[in-house]
Amino acid sequence: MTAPATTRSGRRRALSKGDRREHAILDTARDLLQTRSLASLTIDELAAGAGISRSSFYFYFDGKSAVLAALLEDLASELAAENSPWLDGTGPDEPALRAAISHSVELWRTSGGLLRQALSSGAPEDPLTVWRATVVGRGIRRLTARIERDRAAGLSAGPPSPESLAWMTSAMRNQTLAERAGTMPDAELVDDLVHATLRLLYGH
Amino acid sequence: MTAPATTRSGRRRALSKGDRREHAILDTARDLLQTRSLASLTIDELAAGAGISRSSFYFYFDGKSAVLAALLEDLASELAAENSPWLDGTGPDEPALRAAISHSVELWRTSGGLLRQALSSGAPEDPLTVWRATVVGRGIRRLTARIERDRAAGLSAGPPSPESLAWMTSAMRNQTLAERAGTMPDAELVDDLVHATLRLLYGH
DNA sequence: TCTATAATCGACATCACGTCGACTTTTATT
DNA sequence: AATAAAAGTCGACGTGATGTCGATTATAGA
Repeated sequence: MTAPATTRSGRRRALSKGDRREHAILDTARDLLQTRSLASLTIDELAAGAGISRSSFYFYFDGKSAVLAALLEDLASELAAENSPWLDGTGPDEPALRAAISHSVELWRTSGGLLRQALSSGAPEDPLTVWRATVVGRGIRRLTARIERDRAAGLSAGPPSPESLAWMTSAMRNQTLAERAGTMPDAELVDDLVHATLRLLYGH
Repeated sequence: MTAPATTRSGRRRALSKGDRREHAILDTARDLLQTRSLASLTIDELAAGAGISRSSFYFYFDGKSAVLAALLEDLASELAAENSPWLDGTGPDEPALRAAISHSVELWRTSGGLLRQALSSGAPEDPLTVWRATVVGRGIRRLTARIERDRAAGLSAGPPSPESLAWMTSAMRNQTLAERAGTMPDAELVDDLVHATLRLLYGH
């Protein structure tokens, strides 16, 4: 078992010392990424922040983006959970939508730095690109199913196919969050996104 | 005048030899960016493609992203021009909208590589970030004005403020183009974007 | 022809990356 | 408590890309 997994490398038991260091790396990364871009920050900084040497860093992660990927792992489950009431429902259930979007805005306010990096990934083999593809993809699949349910119940109608509509709705939400979160009051942003989403899905 | 401008460096008169080389760099860059990411490609390649040495490259451009910025400069005017009939009009003028979006999709089909890079820029000081901010910003300002015109004429109504609606509409269009152009037939993509835009702006 | 400026290049210094092998610490085992 | 295996650490090395400098050669205009 020489080839390291995507995020970690050695270590069998899941306990102290090494784990503390891993957390330290994660913490300094989360901290640094609040204000700086992933590309701009160096492995040396991450290592130094965790109190180890640069080469020791590679014992824990395969590279910078592996660290970010690990950080995002946590956010993924939060995001999915927060959206469930809305995604699993049917029809223009505004309260559920509003709750889902509220949570998203909140998450972007606290972890916008991380999420922004993930949205603008680069190489296709990069851990981040993979993360983004799977997480966003999951959301789109669930939204597609929701739209199909609505259509079957006569609550909305095409032309945009359910899949296309789901893509566009997701694109609108994510990109708007990336561009606008932090530049305007959260409450307004939530309101605007709720209205826009309902218009896209139901023509208001 | 030692400090070079954003895109070029030396040279007073605007004529041959140096200009041919500049074009050669631009051409190879446009070519390479069709398939590869800006980050992945090296200044050496750009220089080699233009038949000059790496250090000579710096006589023409300040770096990789300055080249991309120059390339995008051209696209900006195209984009603005193609959208004018729609942006300068009023009301749910579907043919004008369809024409504008058609052109955008076409542009993304031929220059998607370039545009994708521009959308996912990084550092705030980077020429690309500047380009994106100004170009997208211009479009949003014009769309905002259009929405205000519509509202004044009673053709549509809030809650989303004209500015917010413009941001969200633009986010939806750009992100959808970035993610979906090339993965589905152009005609369908145009249709879907037209419908989605009309829903966002007029509630269909 | 002569001269200022355009254009070119090689050499250098820097910086970040990833790997390797040797070394030290921790942990489990009898 | 002794010891062996695994976890963890580090410095040194090689590599590849970046940007700058000074010296040198081509080019165009008076």
